[in-house]
Amino acid sequence: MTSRLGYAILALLARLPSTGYELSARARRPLGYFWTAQHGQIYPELSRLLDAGFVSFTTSPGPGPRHKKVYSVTAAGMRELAEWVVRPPAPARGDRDEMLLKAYACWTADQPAAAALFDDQISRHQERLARYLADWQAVQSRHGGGPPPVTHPDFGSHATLRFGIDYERQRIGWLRWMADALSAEKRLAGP
Amino acid sequence: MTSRLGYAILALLARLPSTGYELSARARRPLGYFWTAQHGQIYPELSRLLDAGFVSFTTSPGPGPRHKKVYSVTAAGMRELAEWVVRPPAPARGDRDEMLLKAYACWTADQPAAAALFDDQISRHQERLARYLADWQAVQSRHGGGPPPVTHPDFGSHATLRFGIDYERQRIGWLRWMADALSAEKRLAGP
DNA sequence: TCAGGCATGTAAGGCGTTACATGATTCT
DNA sequence: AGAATCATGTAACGCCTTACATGCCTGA
Repeated sequence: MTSRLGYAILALLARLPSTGYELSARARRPLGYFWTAQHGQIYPELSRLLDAGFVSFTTSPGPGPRHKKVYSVTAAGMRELAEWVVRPPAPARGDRDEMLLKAYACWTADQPAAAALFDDQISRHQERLARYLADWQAVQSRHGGGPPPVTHPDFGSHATLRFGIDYERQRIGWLRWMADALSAEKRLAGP
Repeated sequence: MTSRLGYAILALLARLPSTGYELSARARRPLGYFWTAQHGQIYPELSRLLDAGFVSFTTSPGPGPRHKKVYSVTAAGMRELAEWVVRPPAPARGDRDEMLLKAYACWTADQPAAAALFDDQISRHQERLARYLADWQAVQSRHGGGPPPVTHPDFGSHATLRFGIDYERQRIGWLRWMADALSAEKRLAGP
């Protein structure tokens, strides 16, 4: 039994052995699209994974006052990860999406300002969508333009990016609809 | 300045004055679809909102050893809420979607078991979708079958439910695609 | 020479969940 | 008689973010 962060770390290390520092950098793209981890949390978790025997490390004389540790997943760690993947997750608790909370309360607010807020969010998500699409292309190009085989690490990236692309498109559509609805009323009340 | 939970509480109270106990019940439907709050967090937050002057309460002799407190939003609280709605949120950090993390690592797992897991999730999301659709219908029926005006509290429910419906449909599509991809490989490798 | 990247760790504090604690009323 | 619901509060614990602390190497 490990925390969810532990499995995120195992999933990263299963692809490529890394130092704690590298993990915090790698936990931005593409894992960071749906999971984050700062180094302040990674180092303690790595030592817990070490105690559990799921990772091991080799030292090399790195920069700074301390030695550098390159971690990799042990056979027991791989087994643990594979079993966790297949275990059904606890039903997700509230997702805490701040824009949804704002939408829930938007009837209390100034309408043009709210319309502007939702409209403004669109560009942010378009940027994200563009990033996902670029990564998606990059992954596919490594496999002759098609999807990677399901036993290849790239399949994980492919699958999560596919979700991200659909999600951002859906969200952009919703944001547009919100912005429209909040400015449409204005027009009807006009001269 | 209040925490995000504070605004969630203000958004609920702006619709209907409630006790802390009622708030924790109301924070399930429909706000709980995207935001949760247990009473263990609500009572301390209510006293903070009280100190800030955003809510007030009237006591009535309730059951149990303590008196019952019905909270409502003050004029200052409504102003605070309306301003917050229009304020752009800090860019969302990692969303911590456990199924995405499992998808990211699914290449390490047993494929038929993983396919079963993703397939199993579909029914959960279909249930959610059905609940959202029912609520959506209920909201619309209160406004002659059409969308509520943007100044009505129901517009908040309408907007968030619309998001939820699109989201669940998108997710069901993705889950199906995952389940297919994870079992298709099996067929190719078959006799 | 100074900024930024590499590299590892600890500590403080916020947010959130679960469990502890109390007790009246109502339904079975 | 016992369980469920209404009702309020506190405490312990876990997870996560941010800040503190150290120090080398490389490039501008």
